[in-house]
Amino acid sequence: MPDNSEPLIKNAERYHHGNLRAALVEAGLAQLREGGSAEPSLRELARRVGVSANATYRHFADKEALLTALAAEGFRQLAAAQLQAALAADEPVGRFFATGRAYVHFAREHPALFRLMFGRFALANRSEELEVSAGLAYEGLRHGVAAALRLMPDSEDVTVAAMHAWSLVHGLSHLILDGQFAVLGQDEDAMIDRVLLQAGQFGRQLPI
Amino acid sequence: MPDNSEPLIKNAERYHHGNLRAALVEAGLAQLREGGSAEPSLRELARRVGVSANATYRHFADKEALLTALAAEGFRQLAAAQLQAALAADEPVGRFFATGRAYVHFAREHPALFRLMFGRFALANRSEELEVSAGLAYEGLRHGVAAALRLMPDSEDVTVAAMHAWSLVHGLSHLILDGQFAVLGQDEDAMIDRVLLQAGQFGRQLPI
DNA sequence: TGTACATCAGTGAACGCGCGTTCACTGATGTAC
DNA sequence: TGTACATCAGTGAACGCGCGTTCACTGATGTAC
Repeated sequence: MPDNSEPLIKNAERYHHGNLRAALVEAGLAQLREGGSAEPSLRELARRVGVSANATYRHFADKEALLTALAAEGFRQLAAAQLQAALAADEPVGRFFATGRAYVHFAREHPALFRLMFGRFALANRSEELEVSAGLAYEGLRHGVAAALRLMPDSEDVTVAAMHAWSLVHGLSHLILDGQFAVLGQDEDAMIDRVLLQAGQFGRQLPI
Repeated sequence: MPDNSEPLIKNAERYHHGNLRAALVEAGLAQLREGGSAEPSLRELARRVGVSANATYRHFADKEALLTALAAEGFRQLAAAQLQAALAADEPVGRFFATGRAYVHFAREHPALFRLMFGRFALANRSEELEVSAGLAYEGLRHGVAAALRLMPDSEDVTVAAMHAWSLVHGLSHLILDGQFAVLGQDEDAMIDRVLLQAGQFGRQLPI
């Protein structure tokens, strides 16, 4: 019969010693995966790792810093997923389309993380870590646009086209997470492709 | 010298009697306008109106119901703004574009309300009021698309085109609120138009 | 090899806070006869 | 016109909650000599 007054698993077995920071981020990702769309609490993550709430302050200045680290990890994973998708395609336009699909796919697979990322992202005081992670993803986007359009990567046309493409996948992701896409029927993947490819269908008739 | 133990303005002067419900929604809109992006608290809104927190329970089942009523009011205002914009233009394609601009404009003017609207919107258990308000806006969108494309309003092509346009303006709105559009320079309005009109520029070259 | 000391990562108890919600109530207003 | 009663919109105090954060601390590890 287990003794409830002591944890069954010692702390040292729960996470690599000296790596509580990483363990808390890991716990945050797990919490976001399981716990609905509510923002994880500092105490909850400490509980998950099996450590006192107080111990988190060794590694993060405050709760905000912890959540921002989580968001930064999200941007890193998003960039990785997009890179992988791009590498699987074999010419610039196809690669660009693949990264767009990967973006929407990522949002659908990690809805709570996606929301947290852009929740933190909105704040004026982003951490340096977050700035770097998000900047990486944005540079990848610009590069893809420039390659597909055969333009200089730092031209203003690329900026406009990048914002357009980003807006499209970003809005589609949000609306899907909000449940608005449910009306579109069973085969969501195919419908997503149709929505993204809209420009090819009606581009000459519709201004938007 | 005012007596702090009594409110300077009597409750009856703060809101039309028998209309505390509307006064609370009004206070919520004001709070969202002034108070940053944090979700208003029930007690805060009661305080604003000059009424005990408890009094809100005469008009709303709980906090959730109050916030949902706020979101519904937001959707009503959005639909009104879009209708007004459409009426100012004079042919179907131009009208459609005008409603898209109005959407982005609304988000920029009411950032916190916009976030709240789509925060509540995401929840599975929408109130009937919210459903009606949001449905109204969506039907307006479909109608605009159908008119611009000269298609039957309930065809699947209209659904796809509507989702595309909605995704575009929705994502652009969010990214602007998140501060990502700041890199695009001074004349935001002109840049927004360029991003929205992207399809006309590169539509034949880019799939997205 | 042993000793003295600094550093570091954690503990456990406690604090104050604002919150949503519930309780029993009060006083004004409307209605039936 | 007066009386009895029900209804309704509000009050004020209180509850319990989980939260982020702070405090003083402990015990293990590393280092200088």
